[in-house]
Amino acid sequence: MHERRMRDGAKEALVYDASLYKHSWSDDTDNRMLFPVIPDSPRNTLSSLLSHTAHLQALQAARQLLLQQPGSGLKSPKNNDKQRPLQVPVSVAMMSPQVITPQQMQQILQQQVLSPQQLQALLQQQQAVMLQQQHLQEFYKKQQEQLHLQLLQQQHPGKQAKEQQQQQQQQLAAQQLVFQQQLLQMQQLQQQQHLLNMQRQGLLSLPPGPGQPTLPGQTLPPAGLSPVELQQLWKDVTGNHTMEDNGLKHSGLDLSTTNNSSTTSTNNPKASPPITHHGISNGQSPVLNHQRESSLHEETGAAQSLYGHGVCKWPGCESVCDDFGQFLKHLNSEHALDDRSTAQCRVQMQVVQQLEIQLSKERERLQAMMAHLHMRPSEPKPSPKPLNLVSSVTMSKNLPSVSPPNLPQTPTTPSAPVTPLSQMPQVPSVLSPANVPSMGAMRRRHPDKYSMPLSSEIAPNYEFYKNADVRPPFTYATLIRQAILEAGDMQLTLNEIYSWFTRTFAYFRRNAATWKNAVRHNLSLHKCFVRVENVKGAVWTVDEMEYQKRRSQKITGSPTLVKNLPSSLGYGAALNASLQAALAETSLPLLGNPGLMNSASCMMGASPPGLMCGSPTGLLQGSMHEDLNGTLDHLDTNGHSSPGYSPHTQLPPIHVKEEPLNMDDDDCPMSLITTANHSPELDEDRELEEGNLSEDLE
DNA sequence: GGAGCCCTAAACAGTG
DNA sequence: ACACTGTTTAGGGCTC
Repeated sequence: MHERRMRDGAKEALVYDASLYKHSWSDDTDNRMLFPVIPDSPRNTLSSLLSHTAHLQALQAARQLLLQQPGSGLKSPKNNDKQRPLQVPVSVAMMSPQVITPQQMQQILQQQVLSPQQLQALLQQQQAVMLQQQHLQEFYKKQQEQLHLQLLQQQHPGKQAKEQQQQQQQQLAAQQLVFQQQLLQMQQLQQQQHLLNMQRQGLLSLPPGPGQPTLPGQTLPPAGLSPVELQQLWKDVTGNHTMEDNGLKHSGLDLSTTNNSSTTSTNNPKASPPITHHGISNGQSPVLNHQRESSLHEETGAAQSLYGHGVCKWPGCESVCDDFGQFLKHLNSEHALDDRSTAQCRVQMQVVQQLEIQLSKERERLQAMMAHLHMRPSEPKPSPKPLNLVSSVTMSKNLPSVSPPNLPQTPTTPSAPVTPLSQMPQVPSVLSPANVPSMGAMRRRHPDKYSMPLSSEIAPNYEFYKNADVRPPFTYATLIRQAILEAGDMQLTLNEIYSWFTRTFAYFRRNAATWKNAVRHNLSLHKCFVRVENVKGAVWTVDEMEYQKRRSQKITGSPTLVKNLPSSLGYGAALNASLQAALAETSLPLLGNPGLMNSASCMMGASPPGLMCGSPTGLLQGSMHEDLNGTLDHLDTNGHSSPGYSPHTQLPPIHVKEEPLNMDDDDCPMSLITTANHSPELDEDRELEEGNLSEDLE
């Protein structure tokens, strides 16, 4: 329950490296998906039958190819998984989107290309596709019947009738085009969602910018465009002919390929607009509500996604098109809205769904792995990563609800985002009573020399400590100070401190006698806590100078920090000492946060105290700012202390305490003056500043 | 092994 | 007398 405990917590906290997940993901053979072949609709045409025959031939050829490659990874599952792709059979399947018969599947299985699970998934996909195709057929039948009826009803002689008939046909074609586009949208949307899901899981890092790789689903056609406009747009497209592979077969063939396509740079980033993350926030694509002005580019992109390297990327097509215009013609003619095209779209949707299922499975696996690993906290921890399992946003939102009504701004909020997981004492999600050390067992110390401020530690875990019966890894002094600082007027009665403890930490809802005694003991023992007689009674405040002095003294590894202690120097030096102490304490945890590394390294360097590299906002983030502002705000332009942390209601009698520290008492009166004069305006400024910081960090 | 820090426990005094 | 508050001392665990 002290700062060492906090380090203990860091020691015990299980850090999950996202790279591990990524690694396991990319190495997992199960991730490799078999592209589901497309069954023909019951309304098979002669061409479909021919195509089916071709498909069988292709399968046979693929099988022979497999048999002729005894050394290939395809036949040897013991080989490296990375060298065991399924591209060959899947590609063969893609050659002709037909049904794979059970016999063929058995053949593939015998060749150890597919696992039984994959086969089962494939069969399920086929069944689903069949059902969907039946629905599609019904839809088309109804559509055609409706059109036919309309034509019959509107049979008028003469030119007018013909024109109307033509109009009707155009309307139908337009409707079909819309339907086709919607199918594509659904397909692309699902792929995009899949990408986002992966990204959420930390599997993919998708740096924004022109170099960002894309998948076909990333360019979404608008739904609000009329068919005529769509066609016109397609005609107007002149653009880029070197596009990203449509990814259809890739994503369907091999999940790792999909992954790679998202993590490596694309050949033509220009033709692949970056993912827009705003669309899937609520699980529904904004495409459906898209404005027309933004539709041109996206519509073009949709077509572009099906065209790459002079080849039509429609599944199973691969027709050579010299230019994009020819490709568009080919697309409209060969891949118009018919049974086959819609079925292929459906299949692609199935592919995406299957990938999503796979993702969910992998996610579950990750959860299990995390839970399992956390059951053994004694194991060496991976390197710290700024991966917070407790949402800082949630924490920030939760703070006001649990804070007293007179605390409009809690100082913990701005520091939340800088908390590395390595400093987290426990992982809330897998907390169990067995992992919660007893009161006495918590006193193991972490080898770290420095501790980090409470606020930045507790803020991200606010909800956790509030609900979990886990002893917070902070000293009583730190907690008391935090409680007082969170108070609007920087003062609390003993009872209010008690309340803060019980309110903030579930752990302190029991063994009241013990920890309350400890609180009283700490309040009396430490000079940084100043008792102030108030009208209502005695309240406790924090002498920030003393607090920083204490912390500075604990820093034994940095003589430059200790030598500037206020006891030996003036107020300016006191500020410097506080600054340096706070810097030393706060910058260390920042090292775990790559985003703050620059600031941390800069502050850890030889820069003079108070001189910050970069903008102050960027440096005095979060806890550091909070730790420092207590000192900064107390100093006026002359370097003297100005009111900041002492009660401002009454001029109280102050009890001077002699803390068992070998400190020069010369500065004690100063600190008392500091605490005796308090300006609420400064508090407000401080809170405002912290609020701004909090907003900046969000 | 000693120093220092922290926690826990307890004794004691003052106050309402 | 009791509860609460505040101070002080003592002892033990832990880390450096």
